[in-house]
Amino acid sequence: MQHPYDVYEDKCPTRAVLNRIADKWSLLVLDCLRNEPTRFNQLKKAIKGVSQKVLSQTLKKLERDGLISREVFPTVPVTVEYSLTALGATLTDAVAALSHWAESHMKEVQQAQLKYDKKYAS
Amino acid sequence: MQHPYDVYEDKCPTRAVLNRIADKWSLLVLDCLRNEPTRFNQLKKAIKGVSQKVLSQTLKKLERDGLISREVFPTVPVTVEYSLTALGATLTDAVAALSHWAESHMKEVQQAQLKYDKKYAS
DNA sequence: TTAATTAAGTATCTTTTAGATACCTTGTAT
DNA sequence: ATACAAGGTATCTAAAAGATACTTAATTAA
Repeated sequence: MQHPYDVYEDKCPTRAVLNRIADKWSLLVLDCLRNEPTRFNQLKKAIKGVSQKVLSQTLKKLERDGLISREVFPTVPVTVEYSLTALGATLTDAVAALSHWAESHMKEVQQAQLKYDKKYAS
Repeated sequence: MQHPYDVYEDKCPTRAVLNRIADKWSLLVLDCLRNEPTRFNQLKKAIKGVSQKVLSQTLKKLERDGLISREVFPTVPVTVEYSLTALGATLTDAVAALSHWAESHMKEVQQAQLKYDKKYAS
């Protein structure tokens, strides 16, 4: 077999990885870093509505999984730049596809929601 | 502009949609339905580790968003079949790409985790 | 005739996770 | 002395996930 992994298996480590990358904040971070290295506060500003805590956690997990790297510059105040690793770069197309799908199919989703809510109106 | 939506905006409805599709269980369900309509308990069996409650909630949300449809057959006991809608089918490639990425890059992720944990060992 | 079984769920309770807010540190400019 | 900036942590609350038990209604097995 090509690889021994299967996301349908409960205990397979790919489950944890899928859980990491199939996450709203992770996707937005990876998409942000697609073009250029970005600082913490730039990310926080670009990804509207993310709290510092969740952004910080998300970045740590992505770094641990080897998808992004963190570089500290001894400026004053210190600046910290996040960028995609080579591994992370292999994921950007898939990530962009999801964001793009959401944007380009929003209308159809909203119509479906209206229809559903009318059908099951209490 | 092509469409007025932007996932980077906090209040944009695409955020909610991204949150729905960028979800471990949603991705696995959509991937399962890629080939053929599937019954509730078949999904539960295929997607190892999902609880009935979470599966039920996930299916309802996907149905509300128009990505899957639910058909009840008056057998005894009743059977319920879920299948992809046309809209859902436009998402399957993107979904499969994420699952496939997790499986094919698992080794690199694990190596990165080892390296990270050694670096930041307490 | 009283279980036991099946499909497709709901109800309930506990544990995680997310979200909001406040606070910390270090150096520099006012 | 005070305020600000960057890049976070700490703390508390609210929402979501996960585990487990229960439900319904017909059907077969004991």
